[in-house]
Parts: sequence; C-alpha cells; structure tokens
Amino acid sequence: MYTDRQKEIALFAKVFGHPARVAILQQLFEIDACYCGDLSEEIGLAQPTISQHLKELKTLGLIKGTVEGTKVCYCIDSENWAKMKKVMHQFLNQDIPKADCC
Amino acid sequence: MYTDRQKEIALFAKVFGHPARVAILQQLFEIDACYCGDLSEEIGLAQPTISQHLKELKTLGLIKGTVEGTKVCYCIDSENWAKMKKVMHQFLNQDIPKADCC
DNA sequence: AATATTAATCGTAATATTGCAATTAAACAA
DNA sequence: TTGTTTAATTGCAATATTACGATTAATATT
Repeated sequence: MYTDRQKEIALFAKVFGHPARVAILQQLFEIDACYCGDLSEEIGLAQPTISQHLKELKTLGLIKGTVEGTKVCYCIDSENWAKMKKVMHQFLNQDIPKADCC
Repeated sequence: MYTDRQKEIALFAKVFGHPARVAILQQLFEIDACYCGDLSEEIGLAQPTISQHLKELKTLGLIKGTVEGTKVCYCIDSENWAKMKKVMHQFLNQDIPKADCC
C-alpha cells in the first residue's frame, strides 16, 4: 500500500508528533544526558508516562540508555539521529525547485 | 505545559506521521497538482478518507486547493512549506556539534 | 538481610485517529 | 430543469494513543 520510504518517514514523524517527546529530545540535547526522574520533573508528566515516551524513542533508535546504578542515563544516539535526519531532510526538501501551481 | 515551539513542531510532525499524508504530499510535489479523485486511485484509499487527510494538510496550511469546475486542484503552499521547513530543520539540526555521552 | 531509590511494566480509563459507506453540496452538461 | 460528476461532510466502528496509579524489578545503601 505504501512504499518502505513512506512508512519510514511516517514512523519518524510520528515519534516527533507529541510535544512531550519533542521536549524530551530537546532536553537530552541541551544537557547531553538525563535521567528518567529528572525528565519527569522537568516536563511535568508522571514517571511511567515519561518512561513510555522514552521507550518509543528507544524503539526507533533515536536515543539509548545505559544503566548507572539505580538510574538510567539516556542520551541521543547521534549515529541514528543522523540517519533519521537524512531521511527527513530528503522529504522536506523535495520542493526544490517547484512552486505553487494554483 | 509545553512551549509554543514544542507544540508547533509536534503539530507539523504529526501531520507527517501517517504514510497516506506522506504519499499525498509526494504526489503533489511530483505532478505539481492533483485532484482528490486521482489521489484516491493513486494511493488506494476511499475518496472520503483522502478528503479527510487533505483537510488536515490544508488546516496546517501546507497545501491549498482551488475549485476548478466540479474538481478541486490541490497543490503545495510553498510559502508555508518553507516556513515549516525552517521550524523542522531547526529541530532536526540541534545536535551539532554535540555527541553521544553514554 | 532489610530498606531505599529509581525505572520499567501492567492494567485501565479517556481520548484521538483512521477508514469508509451513505449522504450532501456544488458545479457543469444535456 | 434534470442528470452527471466530483469533493466535502456525516455517522460510526475499529483501532491506537496517551496518561497515570499500582506494582514489580533492579540496584544500591545501611
């Protein structure tokens, strides 16, 4: 029904389609690392909710988490982030050099 | 709860978060114009479903439609597309020059 | 071992999204 | 005017998403 590329774009976009996940990613970029509890406080959602959003980001490979004692340190997976960027940029930039027709 | 920017990013991303809308946009870019019925055939969804997806894209301002007789010609709103691109690029490119921490 | 800390998982309610058949609306054609 | 064509709207069922309290799991601390 859809091409693999179309499905890939939609999957990446979907994960950015909730402000909580946008906020999580911005936070991870800003401080280079974070713990689930910190994110919960910072963003204002309950811990299980944040954990669920983190899981979705992790499933797509955009973040990774390493256990540090009782905490888990999350950070951006820059390699996969770069791959995602390529896909999304290609989609966003397909307008060149076309223009409106109507 | 979230910043306006975070909400804006999420709204744009959300509309790209379904392969049907990705396919519609790609089609509009490819042929510079399209009619609702053509899209329905091309993509393989019922006409009301396509119409609904078009409405969402239109609500965000990414496409515009002009009535041409009994048909409606849809095309990309390149001005708003460019604005959207700026917002999304800024979000996607926030990783420079940071790297993984864990 | 017993307690404390932190994140993940489970269960579930509320809400949102998706898809389509049926219908309506609007413009054209005869 | 009457029919034809095309898109929008309505109504609804199926599914997915979101959020969180309660619980569990894992590790650290005493």
